[in-house]
Amino acid sequence: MTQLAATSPSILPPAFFARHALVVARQLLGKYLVIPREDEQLALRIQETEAYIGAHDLACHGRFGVTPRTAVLFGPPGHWYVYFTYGMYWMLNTVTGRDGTASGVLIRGAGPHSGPGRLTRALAIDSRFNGQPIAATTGMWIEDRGEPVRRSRIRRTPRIGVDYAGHWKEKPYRFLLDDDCLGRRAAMHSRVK
DNA sequence: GCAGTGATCATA
DNA sequence: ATGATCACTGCC
Repeated sequence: MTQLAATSPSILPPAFFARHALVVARQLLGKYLVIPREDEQLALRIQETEAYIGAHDLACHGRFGVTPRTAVLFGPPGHWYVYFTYGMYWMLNTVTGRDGTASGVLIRGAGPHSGPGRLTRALAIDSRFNGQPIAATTGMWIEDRGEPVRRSRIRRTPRIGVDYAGHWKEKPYRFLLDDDCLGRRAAMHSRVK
């Protein structure tokens, strides 16, 4: 099993997130969500994201201004924004862009987990991460493991579950990575080399 | 197609 | 205090 990485894993710094949400959403594809688990740490390849680009984006939580819930989203980039919805599910987001703007990226799928509610349920992610830095000291971070993502592997669609957002519901702000040899596809076909 | 589930926010 | 809404999921 060759584990020879071209570059050593690097933890994404705050500067990574201090860019437009659309850039961050695209760039997060193929990165690894990492969480310590018992003796080992879990690293899941991010394969689906959505960008929410500011208070003017009628799909974005920030559209009603700063509230107790959205304060984190309006805050500095490089922090987790984790909120509870539908009485059951935690949504995992990164805060992006400039401090004072409501922009973020929802992580909708990583590793074998598809769907933002299933992802957080599987990883036991909840409010304890809300407002925390995206850093190793927090206990949940994102790594670049040096795997390039080909442009042709990326699909864009409108965002899910934002029918209330007027014309913003049609914006292609959802990003999906079609895995080639990693993850679900390989597992599903379970081919022998 | 639609029920479940409860925090959040506006309104009062 | 009340009521509508909701960046979802699972079952019909």
